[in-house]
Amino acid sequence: MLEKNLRKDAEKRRQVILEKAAALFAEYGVEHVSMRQIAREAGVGQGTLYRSYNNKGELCWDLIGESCIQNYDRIQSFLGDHTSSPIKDRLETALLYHLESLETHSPVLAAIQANSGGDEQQNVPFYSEHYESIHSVIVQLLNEVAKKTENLDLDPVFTADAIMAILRPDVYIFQRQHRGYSPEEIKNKLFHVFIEPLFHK
Amino acid sequence: MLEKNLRKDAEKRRQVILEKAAALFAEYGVEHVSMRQIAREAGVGQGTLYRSYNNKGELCWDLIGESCIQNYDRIQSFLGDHTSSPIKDRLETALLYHLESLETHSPVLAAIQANSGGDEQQNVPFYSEHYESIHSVIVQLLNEVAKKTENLDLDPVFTADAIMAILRPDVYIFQRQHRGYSPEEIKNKLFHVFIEPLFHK
DNA sequence: CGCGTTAGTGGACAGCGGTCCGCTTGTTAA
DNA sequence: TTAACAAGCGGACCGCTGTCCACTAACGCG
Repeated sequence: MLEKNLRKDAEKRRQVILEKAAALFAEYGVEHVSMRQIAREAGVGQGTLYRSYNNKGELCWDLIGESCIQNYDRIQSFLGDHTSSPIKDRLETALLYHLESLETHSPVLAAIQANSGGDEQQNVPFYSEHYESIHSVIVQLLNEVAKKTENLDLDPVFTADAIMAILRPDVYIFQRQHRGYSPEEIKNKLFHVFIEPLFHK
Repeated sequence: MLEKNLRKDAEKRRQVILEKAAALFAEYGVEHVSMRQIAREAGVGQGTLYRSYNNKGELCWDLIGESCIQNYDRIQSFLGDHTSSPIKDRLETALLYHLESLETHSPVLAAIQANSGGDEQQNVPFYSEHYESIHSVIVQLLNEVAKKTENLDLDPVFTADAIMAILRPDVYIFQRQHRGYSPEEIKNKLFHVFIEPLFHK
């Protein structure tokens, strides 16, 4: 929660928690830092930490959420300013902006993915509002493609699901570290597999 | 491990563990059953359980691994018997057989995905041999497509990664439960997004 | 300033995944 | 049959996520 009406002392503690968490994440890597470590380092009790954040995923979101929302706004702003640009360019730019966010935040986003909600949400790959927002943008753009292209039998929702599946944080990390692709390469491959076929006739 | 040289008493206990685990999974759902519950129900200690299986993922694999391997063999057998069939048919049949395995085993496969290896393997979406095997089949078939089609600039590895990303067990469950697609619909959508564009010219 | 109310605290607790070591039991050779 | 060896055992242990309640401290009002 970026906005909470907390008592002054509680707000101070929340700030200390965030600072210490960010420092620990930077030092050890987000996946190696436990909520206990964060509580200890911040000098607060377990209960206090969990009063601020339901789980590690929420804490992580508090660290990068603003940046992700800004990026989403950037996408929407771009799309709003370029309504007459070719749909292909708009789709590619939206995805490019999202990939930039992934490049910056993928370890923390992976921690959010792995540490949010209960059992039920663990089984929902696109649970987060943020991902749903990006997914929606893609669906809308694909719907536009579908309307403009008569012979193209396009499935916007499933296609967006497929794009979002390969853009999951852990998959992105895999592509970067295991496959050794650069961000530019991933971008080109993504466009090549998903976008270009839509415009080849 | 499907083959272990165990003492008779240990082998008996391993069988009991498997039987009780299968019963608990059937009753409560695999994601809701802990290793402690399994040990209790089987009447063995923690250490004994973990001597048989390093983690829940391994135990789950022991339950369905044979079936998955048989399915893989079925794919290879089909491909071996149909080398002169159109590549599109072979690709589609291989994926269809894999989808059938997913339909049967997705909750347990999702548990394997979520509960295997250490931190490092958690960040590798295609860690399991089984998934690597299917991935390889797809890459090989896509390589054939690439060779036979001159004007098609195909990226077999990334394309296979994308296919495997949408075929992850948790994503499959999401498509079935959240999107409400039938297995037939998922199959059609998968072919539509990934296969048909390869053969449209 | 004092008091009442309630937001906030921390650490004990439960249950989890996983480890490990003193003890037990199965197996084999003499 | 017996003894030696080592595979195998179980439960105490560690650290984790997350919960909860008796206690504390902040805040606002008179």
